[in-house]
Amino acid sequence: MDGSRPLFRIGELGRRAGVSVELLRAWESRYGLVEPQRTAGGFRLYSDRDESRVRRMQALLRQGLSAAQAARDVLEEDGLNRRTKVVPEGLVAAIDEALLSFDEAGAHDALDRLFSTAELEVALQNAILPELRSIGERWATGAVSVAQEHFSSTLIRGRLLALARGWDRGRGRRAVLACVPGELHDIGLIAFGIVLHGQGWRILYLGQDTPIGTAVATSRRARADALVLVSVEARRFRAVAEEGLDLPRGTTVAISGAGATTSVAQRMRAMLLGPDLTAGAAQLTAGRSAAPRGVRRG
Amino acid sequence: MDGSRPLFRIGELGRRAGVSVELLRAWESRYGLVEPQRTAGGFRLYSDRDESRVRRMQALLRQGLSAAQAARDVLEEDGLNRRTKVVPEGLVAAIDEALLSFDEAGAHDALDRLFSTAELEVALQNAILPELRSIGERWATGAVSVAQEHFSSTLIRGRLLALARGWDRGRGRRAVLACVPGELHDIGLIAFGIVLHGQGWRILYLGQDTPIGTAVATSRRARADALVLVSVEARRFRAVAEEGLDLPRGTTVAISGAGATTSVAQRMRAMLLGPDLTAGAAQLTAGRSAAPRGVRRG
DNA sequence: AGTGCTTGTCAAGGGTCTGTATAGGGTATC
DNA sequence: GATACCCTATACAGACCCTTGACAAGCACT
Repeated sequence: MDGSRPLFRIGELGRRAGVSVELLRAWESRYGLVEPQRTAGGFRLYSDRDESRVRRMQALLRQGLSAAQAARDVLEEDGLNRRTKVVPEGLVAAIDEALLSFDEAGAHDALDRLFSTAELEVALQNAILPELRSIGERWATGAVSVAQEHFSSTLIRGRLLALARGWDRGRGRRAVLACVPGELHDIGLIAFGIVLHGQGWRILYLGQDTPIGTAVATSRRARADALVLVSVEARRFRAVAEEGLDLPRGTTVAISGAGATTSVAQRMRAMLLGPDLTAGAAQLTAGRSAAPRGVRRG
Repeated sequence: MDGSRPLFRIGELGRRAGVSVELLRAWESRYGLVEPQRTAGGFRLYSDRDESRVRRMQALLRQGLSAAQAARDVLEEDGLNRRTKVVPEGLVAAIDEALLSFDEAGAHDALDRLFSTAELEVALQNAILPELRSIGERWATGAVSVAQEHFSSTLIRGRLLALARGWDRGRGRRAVLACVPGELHDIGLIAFGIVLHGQGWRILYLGQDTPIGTAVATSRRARADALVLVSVEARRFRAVAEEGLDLPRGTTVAISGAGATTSVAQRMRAMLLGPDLTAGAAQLTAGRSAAPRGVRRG
């Protein structure tokens, strides 16, 4: 995480950079400008990287930017090159807090930070989806109101749909994505579509509560290589299995979501995709579940 | 949407360009010369592009142009501007065709053209909403499949949510927006929220199928000045009217959508908003309904 | 000369942003 | 255990910004 040995305390940083220690703490707590380690006793320990951020901050302030803006720019400059596989600590909590307090601007800011610091797939898998799941669970226990859940879903759905833009472009294989009838949880499916597109697929998205007949017809019409169905409840898949899916041999059916069980997958002769977005996308790309036999076009 | 990173506040722009902050605000409100973002607290944040527009404006003024003319010229030079009150012919048809043939890229392109040539409110009122209505009608007769309808709704919803971003910023009055229980048609409501924000309101959006209790509680908690409820079916409003809305006197209730009838509005003691987005927003802004008999509280 | 529009400026009343300060208490080191 | 340094939490003041509404000078046109 750190690169350089010499770590120093807040007074030393203040002296070097010519900034009061109070201000250093304020910049940290208000804008997250620096990320010092801590001693066992709780003292901040700064690295050279922190120092350079502070100096850059000062330069931008001299340029006339407001403190909030300057800090944002510093962080962006500093983090732009290194998008990580890790979600920064506290970021999910920040998103959660903003969402639950109906703080639209705060939520967008936190999401901006998320998407600018973590790889897209990591952000989706390790931040967005867990957060939504958590909200769903707390909603079930009454700790989160319907309004909070609705607000959060809409905001995140909007962000994901913006990321999704252009997901049908390209020349890869084509997947039709739909929630089975009665299923309204679409955000995981959108996230999956985004990841799948990242692996070269073209996405045709139908979304919430799609009748099976029209999903099948659309897959045929689009000559889809895969039809991905999701549901959080197994019984909805079973209802679909009853009907059967009349799809050409070239079209793989895959199911996912909490309702996608092994038994249901067998009954539907569908590929079972696990909860990991990237793994699921890879699985679909590879063809059959985990077994050989690639899906070729021919 | 905005490329340039460094953003500065109005005082800084005034200093850089040598223009009073009052004048900057006047140029913005009168001619739309600049389009600053806003902080969560409502402060304007200008980009380099805004600065160059201001400088160009000054140059044209020195040349002897009137302020209005100079601003027009600046916006025109800047390309992509001078949005009209008319939707270009054929554009709605192009959108329709792309949507119905699941052509995501084509639909986005057509929507880009729409939003870059027509004023936002005009685009929403005269293109997006009629198109969605038309799809809905053809769906009812079977001329449009569920898949086509789903695909179109999702794509347009994504675009509108992107436009909505930041609609809670600013310092104006606050409106809570929700579809009544059972109501899933949310796109008109999003469009209304966008227009309302354009008139200075801050939007707290709850969306589809919101239980009345939580909508009311959220309005209270947010100290909303207005609660806007929509439904395409009058019976859903009647169900709400039965329950009654326990809101403080300072909160106006407004209803809209195809289900919002005069009788239901009276029974709910709600302001009735017509189908015109801009007019509806103005009505809400004006306080008591302008045309048909003021709706008073208390 | 009168009327109406344009445009830069101003003020009131109030909110936001940000650097600084304080209280009460802990850590590090000799 | 003395001394210098650091911690969190909270408060605060001044600079800065917000909207609304108004006004007067300048101009065009009657």
